[in-house]
Amino acid sequence: MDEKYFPENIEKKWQQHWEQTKAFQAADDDPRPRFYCLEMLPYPSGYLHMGHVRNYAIGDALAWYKRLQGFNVLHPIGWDSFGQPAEQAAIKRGVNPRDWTEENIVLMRGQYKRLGISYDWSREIAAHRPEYYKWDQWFFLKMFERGLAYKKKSPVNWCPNERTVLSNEQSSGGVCWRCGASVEKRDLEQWFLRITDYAEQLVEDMKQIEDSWPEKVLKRQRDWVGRSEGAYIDFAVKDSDKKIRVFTTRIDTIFGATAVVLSAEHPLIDELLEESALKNEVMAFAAKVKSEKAARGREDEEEKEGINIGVLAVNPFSGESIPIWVANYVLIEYGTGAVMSVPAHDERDFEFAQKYSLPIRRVIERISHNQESIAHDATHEDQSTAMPHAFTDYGILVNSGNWSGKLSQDALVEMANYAGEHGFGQAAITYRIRDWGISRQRFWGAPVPIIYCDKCGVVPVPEKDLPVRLPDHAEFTGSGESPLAGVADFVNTTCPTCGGTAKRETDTMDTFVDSSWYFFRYCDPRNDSAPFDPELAKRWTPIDQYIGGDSHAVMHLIYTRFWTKFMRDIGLVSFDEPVKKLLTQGMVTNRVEGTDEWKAMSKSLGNGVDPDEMIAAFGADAARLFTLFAAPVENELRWSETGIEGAVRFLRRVYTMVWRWHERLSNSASAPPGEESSAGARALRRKTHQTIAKVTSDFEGLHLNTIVAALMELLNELGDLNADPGTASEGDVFAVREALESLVLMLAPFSPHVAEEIWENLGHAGGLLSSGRWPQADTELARREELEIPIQVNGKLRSRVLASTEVTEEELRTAALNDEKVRAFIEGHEVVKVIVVPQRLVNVVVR
RNA sequence: GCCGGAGUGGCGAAAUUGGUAUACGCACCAGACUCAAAAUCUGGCGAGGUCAAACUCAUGUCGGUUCGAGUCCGACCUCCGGCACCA
Repeated sequence: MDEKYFPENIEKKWQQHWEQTKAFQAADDDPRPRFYCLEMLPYPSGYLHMGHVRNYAIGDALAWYKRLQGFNVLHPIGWDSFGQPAEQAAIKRGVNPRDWTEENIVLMRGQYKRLGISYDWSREIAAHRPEYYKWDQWFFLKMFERGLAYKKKSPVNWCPNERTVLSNEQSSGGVCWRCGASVEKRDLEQWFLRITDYAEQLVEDMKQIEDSWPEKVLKRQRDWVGRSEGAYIDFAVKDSDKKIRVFTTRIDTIFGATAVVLSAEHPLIDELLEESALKNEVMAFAAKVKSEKAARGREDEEEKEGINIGVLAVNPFSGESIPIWVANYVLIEYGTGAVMSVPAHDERDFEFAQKYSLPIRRVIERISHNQESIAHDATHEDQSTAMPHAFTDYGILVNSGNWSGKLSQDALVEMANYAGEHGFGQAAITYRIRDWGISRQRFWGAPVPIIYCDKCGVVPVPEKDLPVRLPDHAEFTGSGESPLAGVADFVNTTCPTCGGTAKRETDTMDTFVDSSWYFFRYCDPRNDSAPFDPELAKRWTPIDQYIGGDSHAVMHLIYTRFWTKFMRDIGLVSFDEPVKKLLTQGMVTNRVEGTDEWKAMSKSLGNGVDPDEMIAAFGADAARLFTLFAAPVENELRWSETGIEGAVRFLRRVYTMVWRWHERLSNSASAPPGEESSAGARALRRKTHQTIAKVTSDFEGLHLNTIVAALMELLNELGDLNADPGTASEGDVFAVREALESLVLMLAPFSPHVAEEIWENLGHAGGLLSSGRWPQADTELARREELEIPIQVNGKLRSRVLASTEVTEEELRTAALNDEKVRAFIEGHEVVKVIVVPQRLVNVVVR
């Protein structure tokens, strides 16, 4: 053991040791209970940033903790290695995306090893290798067989900057998830996966995880799926056999409908206009709305515009004829693309009605305890001038024929049933989520395994022909067309069905396909006859703890839930939810130079911190310790150079403490001595066992910052013992040994290298994992010998008394009342009562 | 606009079921060691008040419940995040 703490030597030594002994390899046949700890799959950009470091430090702390507790821990790593940056490098610098990616993997693997993250490298996977993407294609075929993968032409999100299509999830908020550019709409033929078939389950199954996933992620998913209960209602077109179906969540307001409003893209418009005098105007209007929509990026809501098409519809409840309009505020994507307009009870309809002076008819009144006021309000036939804005609450129905007097809540159910019974509608549930568009006009992705044959049409590649391999070279023009389209050897093929000439699909799959199921592959990473063996998946999954940023709340985390449900439906797994517990860690920020702003580290802001530089300057152990100590894991973490120095200081103090004692410890018995121990030794043992209890319980909630604080307190207590190793009694030595060994075991999840080094120097050979085990708290030893009981007078702290742990309530009461300081406060007052909380405090209430 | 989350020292943050507010660290101040500095060690560190103490005031604001509120209830303010015509 060196006298001084040299992190560089220690870290190299133990990283080699772990590698040579394959310390972190998880065995499939290990009989101990498993724990699957996973951090989100990284993209191999070539360099780690501090956000990664934080992510892996958290995961590794948990993995170590569980290992020391005796679990068989699976902690794997791999590469989300398809995707945009490699392709950009190819376009801009002419490099081969495969070479570029492989080089980056080598660089990053080195960084992980220098950080000392305890991965099972034998299970490493990479999405861009044919052994992996073969199974992306296999899953695609399984979905295609079941009608869950389909192709259609539709307006899709187009990123003008990256020249490719994005899914709805990737263009949430109208901007590209990667580059932030405003997305446009384009009509393209695209492959979709029917995630909408699973919409109900995606909401319903949240019940299984609602206590173990962050509420903000669940909320965003709930909003994204956008389940809404309501009813379809058919409005007959007057003097025609056509019908317009609308969706409403407020069927109780239907007597207030003063128009039916269609989206400009509604398919029925053409038919309705066949004989209309207004045909040209309406068509011109619809075209204008469409072009505005296509051009619209993130801009604010447009002013509502519409046009009356001069055809009437019949309200099936009231029999009333009302005009049909086309307007820009009705979305074709949602519901039926048509709505009933109820200005009195919907803000948007209200605004629209005001602009075009449509009637506003009130049919819901606020429920008042004063029945007369309802009756009074209800007598006002036309209240348009009386309503400053729409009344959107539930209430009581008025001016609604036989339904008047009903409560909204009841009417919603009864009116939908009535519509069903009379054949003009039904109760219905709609969802906001759309199918997942997975086609990408890219080279660097898994090719969609489809062949187009002039004779046979769309033909799936037979399973035996998988993988459809990417060619080695392609021309990267950045034109927006898939580079694969220019590779004749790839495109031209023969039809698997008829053997005739045929062409391959040239789009590749969204990289989120790769990451939707990768953690199952870790269970069986070299399987070449199936994506994974279901038995091995059963052995390891679902993931016990998943850790990553919340930026994937409605991308990766919703896709992977969908994928898992599909895998369940084809018999590969037997559960509904892939992730038992989810932690979304906070961002790592740094001050932007010359400002007071803290922002996520980035190259463009110049506030990035290079993990390798931190390791070189302070050591991986200190860097990791600081990121876990400085803030709760889910909070923003503000980077601080002086903070990391504090972490080094702590590790050095631990090291020095061991240096002081290790010789004496190696010459002393490790059993507790029979002799009476000193007060200092008893205090140290008490602190040791209190710390073990606190650390163990804090680990369960991943309160890592307070664990580090507790370890620091324990070290401070060790310093307070103030015993000389040369002359200390056997009792003191035993207390020191117990404290140090416990401290080291509990430090291992945070700073494993120095923990290993110390463990060895405390006389344990073979490394922490083989001989170590998590320390056990002894509640007897943790108990205080004497209590300091605060005494309050009227709720204000006035004094403290010392008492034994066995003190009775009556004794405490007497001690409080006789306390000198307390007496000064109660003199001249009447003691009304004395509240004694056993073991905690006394409050004397005086008047 | 709607929906979430959060407001505690100079800073990051602690605080079982309501029960000693500010643990731990950073920064800062003083002392020891040193020719000196760094490192290290020791002590101090919410505000006011005092030689020192007593004491008073402090967990965004105002009110409420309670013997007792950072914690529970109500109203409001501010900040951050998400969604944004979803019928």
